[in-house]
Amino acid sequence: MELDERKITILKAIIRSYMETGEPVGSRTLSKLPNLQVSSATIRNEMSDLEEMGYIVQPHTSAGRVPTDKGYRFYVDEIMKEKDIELKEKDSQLTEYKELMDKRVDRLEYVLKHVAKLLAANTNYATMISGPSSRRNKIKFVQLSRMEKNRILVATVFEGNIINNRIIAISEDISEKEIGELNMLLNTSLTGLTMNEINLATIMKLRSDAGDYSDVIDQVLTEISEAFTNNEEEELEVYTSGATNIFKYPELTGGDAAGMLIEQFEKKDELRQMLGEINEGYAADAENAGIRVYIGEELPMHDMSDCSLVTANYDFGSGISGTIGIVGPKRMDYDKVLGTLKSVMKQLEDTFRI
Amino acid sequence: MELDERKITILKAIIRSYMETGEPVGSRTLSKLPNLQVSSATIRNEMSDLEEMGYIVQPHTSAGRVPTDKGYRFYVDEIMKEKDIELKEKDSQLTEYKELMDKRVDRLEYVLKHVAKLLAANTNYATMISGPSSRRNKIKFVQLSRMEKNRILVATVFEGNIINNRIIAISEDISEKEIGELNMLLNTSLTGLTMNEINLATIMKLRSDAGDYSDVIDQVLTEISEAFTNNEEEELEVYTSGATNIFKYPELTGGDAAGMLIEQFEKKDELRQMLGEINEGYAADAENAGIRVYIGEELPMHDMSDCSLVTANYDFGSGISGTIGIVGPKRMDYDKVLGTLKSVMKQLEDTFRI
DNA sequence: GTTAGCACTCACCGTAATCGAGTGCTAATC
DNA sequence: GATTAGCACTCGATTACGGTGAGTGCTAAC
Repeated sequence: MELDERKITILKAIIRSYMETGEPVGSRTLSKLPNLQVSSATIRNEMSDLEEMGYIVQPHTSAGRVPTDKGYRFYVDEIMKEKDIELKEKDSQLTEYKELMDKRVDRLEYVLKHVAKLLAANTNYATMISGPSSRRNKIKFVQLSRMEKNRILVATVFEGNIINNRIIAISEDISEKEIGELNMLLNTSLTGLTMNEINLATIMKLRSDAGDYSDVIDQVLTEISEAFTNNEEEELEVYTSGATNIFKYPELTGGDAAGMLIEQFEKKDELRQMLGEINEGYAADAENAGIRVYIGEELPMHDMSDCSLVTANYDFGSGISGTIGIVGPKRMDYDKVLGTLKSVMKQLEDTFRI
Repeated sequence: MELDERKITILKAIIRSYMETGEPVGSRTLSKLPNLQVSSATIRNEMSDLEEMGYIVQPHTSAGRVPTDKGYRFYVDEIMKEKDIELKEKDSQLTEYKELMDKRVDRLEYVLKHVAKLLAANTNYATMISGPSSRRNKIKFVQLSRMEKNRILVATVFEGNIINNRIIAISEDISEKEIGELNMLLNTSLTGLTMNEINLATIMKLRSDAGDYSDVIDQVLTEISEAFTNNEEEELEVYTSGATNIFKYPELTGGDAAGMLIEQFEKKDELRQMLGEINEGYAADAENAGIRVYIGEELPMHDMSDCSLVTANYDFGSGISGTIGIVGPKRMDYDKVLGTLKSVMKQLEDTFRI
């Protein structure tokens, strides 16, 4: 059987109606729509066909129809096909984001956190953003400064102005002048390198150049390496916001489902991993960049199969990339979410791309 | 009427039983307890008295009794009276905390975040910790470093090794040597000062000493001032953990109450303010340090009047202080919470007190 | 191919009946 | 006077049940 014009109209109408109300939609309701000038009986026949084809389903006999994952998938693909969703330049929310970003270009972290909040507030869904992955990121600048007699502050700045501080304790007495020399040494050796590019040869050269202070160099390198990996595993935050929005959608909060979902949102580790995998996916398949939609069972996280997830990837070059995700009920307003996400991504990339 | 021995035994038994089950407790249940060798009728009489005195209440006629806020208050005071709850040195959880703290003395933030997590996991309640307030904190060290041609990294370290970084853009060309001089100047002028102590005289002196670079000084001071206040308003985090634990207590999740509560936990602003006020309270009344318990209506946050809050204050000197709070149902296991909190506080203070 | 009509299904709602844990009271007992 | 046994009573929780209505599928007429 084919999806003819009328079937498509009906399917879309069902989905849209279900999006609004969250209630199964019946044939009579549809027959009253202006763009469907046929009787309810006709619609019933069409619905029967749609059900057979797997786009919709009845929760129980004698109830209206509800879209299946396949139905949503069709709808989303249809939306995505409508090429570039026009970016309304005057959109108030867009300027809202823009202001936020102009404010503090040097604090990506800060901006991401607030973007999560704004997205949650604007869409009424839950949002999550993974902070920039930096394992492939380059060192821009290293600075040792003596804080106290035998404590040194190691500040490492990565591309994208991601700053990491460590404090190390040293045993030797070291003069300001020598610290200056070590700084010079470190910067000439390390600037522009990624974690993987700091190899044994580099390290050996550094140590021999440092002379008496080779063990200070060791400590500094340890801290820098931790700065790399720790970013990855510990401090690579996932910013979430609006998790409580799910309480607005009764179909997600039946029974103890609400608890389960909110709990998912507290498991930052798993979220981070999930977003990380999605991010990898984007990297592997560059042409398919942009926005992706995962519906129900398609979700990488099994416990959330009653939800949909819309993701977008940011990549500012130099290995600074991450993922934004918006989670809502399957009947989320894909149109709005896709539009909002698109404009936010544009804004982010314009501001931060190196 | 007086609270005689037997009434106290019964009251405690009611509270303990209610803590375990969350169900109203009846006279027959109590009569079966080993330390109450009287008939249910006798207990009924006593319960009637206790109700009259306001320690317990019936949710409805013909139901068992449930402790009132006053009842809990009595119970908690009773526990607190049992002076120092013995710190079991060999307690596995204590070593767990200790390991955590030894690991990274220089990252208070990191430790606090993980303490929140551990507390939530160990107690099964929700925890929140306010990061150290620093408005009254002293500058320990300031360091300018040139990152790029006209970008300077301003690293400010406060007492307690709280590090704050800013990046400023400068128009003038400035040599390494001159940056070194500015560093010297800034450190001699600012080290040891709090926000309020940086007055006009200090600023004027700095500017005149800086000569041609007085506007760099201006920028640096702006950033430092923001570092102070921003710590206070933006980045002064509240770390929460285990919010979903509340789903384990049905009496908190009836209706949409669960949503409300979880929402409270997402409002970091309000939590921070609440913890801040509590912290102020501790400061104002030093002798009453230690642990406090807020029951039901006593809570500073009105929407949480079905809960209890146990708080403890940490103060490491130099104005670095904050508050830890544990939120649970009124029938929370006060004994355990008080003990756990006490040992954690001790550990924290031992490790961090300056 | 479309529509009107009709019998049928089934979640939902409100009411009634039942059940049982728990109380308060009274009278007997220690 | 304190304690206890016994009993009537209360009231939330659970189950049972009939009515209602939205919605379907099918058939026959248009």
